[in-house]
Amino acid sequence: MRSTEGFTGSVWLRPPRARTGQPSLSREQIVRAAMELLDAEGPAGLSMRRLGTRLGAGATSLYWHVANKDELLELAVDEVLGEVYVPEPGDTHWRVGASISANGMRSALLRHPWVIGLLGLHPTLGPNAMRLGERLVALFTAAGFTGMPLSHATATLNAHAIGSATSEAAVKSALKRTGKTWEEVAEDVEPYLERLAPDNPNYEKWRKETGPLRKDPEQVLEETYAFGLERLLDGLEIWLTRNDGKPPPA
Amino acid sequence: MRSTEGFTGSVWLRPPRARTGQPSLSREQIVRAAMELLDAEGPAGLSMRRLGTRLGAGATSLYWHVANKDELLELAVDEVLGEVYVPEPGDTHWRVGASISANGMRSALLRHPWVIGLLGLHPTLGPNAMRLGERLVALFTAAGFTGMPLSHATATLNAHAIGSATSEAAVKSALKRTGKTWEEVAEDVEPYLERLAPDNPNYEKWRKETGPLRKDPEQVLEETYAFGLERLLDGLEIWLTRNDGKPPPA
DNA sequence: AGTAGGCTCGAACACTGTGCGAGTGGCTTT
DNA sequence: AAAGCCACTCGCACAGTGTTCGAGCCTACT
Repeated sequence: MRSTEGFTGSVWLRPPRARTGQPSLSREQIVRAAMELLDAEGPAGLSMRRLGTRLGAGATSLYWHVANKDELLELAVDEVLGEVYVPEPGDTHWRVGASISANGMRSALLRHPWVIGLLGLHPTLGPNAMRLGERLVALFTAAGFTGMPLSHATATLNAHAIGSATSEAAVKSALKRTGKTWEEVAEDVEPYLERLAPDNPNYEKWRKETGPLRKDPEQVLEETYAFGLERLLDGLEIWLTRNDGKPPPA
Repeated sequence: MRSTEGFTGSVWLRPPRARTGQPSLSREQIVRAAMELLDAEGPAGLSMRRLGTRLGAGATSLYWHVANKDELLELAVDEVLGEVYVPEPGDTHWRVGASISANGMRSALLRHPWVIGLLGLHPTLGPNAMRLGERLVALFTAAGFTGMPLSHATATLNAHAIGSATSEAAVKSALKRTGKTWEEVAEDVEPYLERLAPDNPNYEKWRKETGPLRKDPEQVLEETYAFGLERLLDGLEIWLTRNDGKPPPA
């Protein structure tokens, strides 16, 4: 039973295994251990054999609880989505609620950067993904959205978090991998930029005017994310006041 | 010479190999063939051995032109970014230009979905990525942005394309993998949703009201992307008129 | 007491990325 | 013309991968 056989074979749609006896392994345990390995060493650090030994079990024992590695990763992704908190509609203004959700999504992805590379592989419809959807629908319904625009709005909010986190993860991983400080990296890249300068006049002009990269990238990256989020929420808000949440008559 | 050694060891920063004689392989050729394999069969379809035989060469010959597989993938990613067209500032209103850029990014990513999983690994600073940055700076400068907000705006635009493409790629890949039609998949998922219904009252209410999923997902996905893009551009535009492009005094 | 079946696991298969060292052919230098 | 350099190709080998298969154990029910 391979999870790639189709939606019907997807982890989520398949009934769970009947359980009796005192098994020494459990799916939750396996997923948790996998996440620890992934967090600590990235995607390359997770192999079924290493995961097995880490759990004091044979590598192939895992295959009783999990169809294959792909499916294990799907489970792990959903687990990460479970870390995202979405406020109740009544608790805050919807803008604040949306910010909190997006912030939560972003930081969950940055806490577990290996998820980012997996998001494009399968649509995530695990229980935690569903719960996240449910609560976003609640939030945006209360805000006044309905129908397709509601769905668009929630999807766009997530897209912003995912897209931002992707870029952030890229530079963070480079910094971590090289072990260099931001200043050292900037020094390394400088000559390359100088060489390409003739081809990039506008970029160079901007770079000169904005001054040398001073702030540490973590801060800049967060600022970029926050700026984009505000713009997006502004855009959603004016759409809301203009359309009152209903799809245009078109 | 491993590319993971740091920025200094990155493909882009390292001087190209001196070339003489009549080599039968070239870096461009290798990258192109790799992209064909990736497009046709996804990330799993690319192995150094298969790539070698496809080029009529030994697998290890590739290592003369490319430090390792990681670096080959970096080159391929930049190549994909080369497919994105960004209009000249004078040619259109900046909103149109920004839309065209984002559309181009989105479709490039959807044409080569394997890129999506790679974007979070290394910051892409290949020549094509640089050119893309250059032209976005030109576009947004002409629109009236300056300083950090300019950089934030371009980054956010890309983030929207990337985040949207990620979700789109996820469902497209599932459809392709299963070979099922959208209706069949919906039927498969239905009982699962019913089972979870008690936990997702708001989502269920929305689902009932919006009606059964009728349109094909490609269209819905594109609509979602377009809706989000409009909202984002609205948000950028009102920021621009309010702040005149300059960072707040703060 | 006997049997079913949930669960573990070792051996094996086909495959992966990559280091190493030997080999080959054309260019430059003597 | 001879010699040598060196860009380039490639076969072998190593350590590791995901996954299948079949044998076995141990518990729980008949």
